[in-house]
Amino acid sequence: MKLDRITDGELSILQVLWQRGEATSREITTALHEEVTDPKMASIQKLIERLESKGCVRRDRSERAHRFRPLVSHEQFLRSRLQSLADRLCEGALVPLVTTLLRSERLPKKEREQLRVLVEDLWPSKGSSNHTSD
Amino acid sequence: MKLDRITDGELSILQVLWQRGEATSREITTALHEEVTDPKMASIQKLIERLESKGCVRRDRSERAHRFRPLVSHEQFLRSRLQSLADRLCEGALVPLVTTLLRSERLPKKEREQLRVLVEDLWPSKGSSNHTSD
DNA sequence: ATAATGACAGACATACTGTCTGTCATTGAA
DNA sequence: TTCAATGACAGACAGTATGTCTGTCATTAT
Repeated sequence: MKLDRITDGELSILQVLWQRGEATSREITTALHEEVTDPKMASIQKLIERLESKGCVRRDRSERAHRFRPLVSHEQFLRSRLQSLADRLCEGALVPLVTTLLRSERLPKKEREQLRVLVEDLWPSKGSSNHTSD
Repeated sequence: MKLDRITDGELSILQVLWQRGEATSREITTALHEEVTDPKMASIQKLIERLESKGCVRRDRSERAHRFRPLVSHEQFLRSRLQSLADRLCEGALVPLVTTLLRSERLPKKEREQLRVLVEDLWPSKGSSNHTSD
């Protein structure tokens, strides 16, 4: 599965598939364009075709209008991109990457709180249980 | 400053500048290639030129061999890339991005622990303070 | 003076990317 | 059956990106 070279256009299609679980080329075209024309249908199909050749999409040919499903999850994809970033900029380690993220700029208070809640949910072993207080 | 469209070749040059603080085109070429030839020098200069036009590099012409310095820091660059990822995959919010990362099961236990320590360092609001036990 | 060096402009081959045209087979309606 | 609509598919296409290379010029050191 080649997640490296997914283009923006291809990603748009994956987004639709992630959102719907599965779709036909017409449904994807409808989701991404105001008007559905023959050229636009063909463009979408070309992008799907390339996604398929990259192993990111499965094609179900049982009906006339093929149905497509994602073979990579949103989370998988995000992780792959994060790992690529880490490989190129942090010698492959994800921790320095997040460190940079968390340290560099003060996050909005709301996001801070969300993160803190998240961390406590993941590691609740520290004597506190009421993470609704500030 | 256009950080979006930095190519891999341009990034290689930035890496050298981040590492050294400043460098001439010859120094960069030496750092990136086994052998320094005229074409390779020219290629490096072309990449520098493009980096300059994107506002990522400053050129000091006071000497014959110009000296180049990065105008964007490693951290700035990393953050920009992370934000791009968030914009495309997490509706612009960085928290879901970190959430995905932290929840991922493939994250080695050691890295999880490092992250937990980091978060507690940043937000030690809760009763625990003994994260030096590792 | 001469050679070496570096900046610079420009050409270039290659690949990528999204779009579009045209052809064919299948389907459903008249 | 005949016809129009639909969708899959192959291929062409323009525009762009990207790294490389050639050639020219000015400056510097020998």
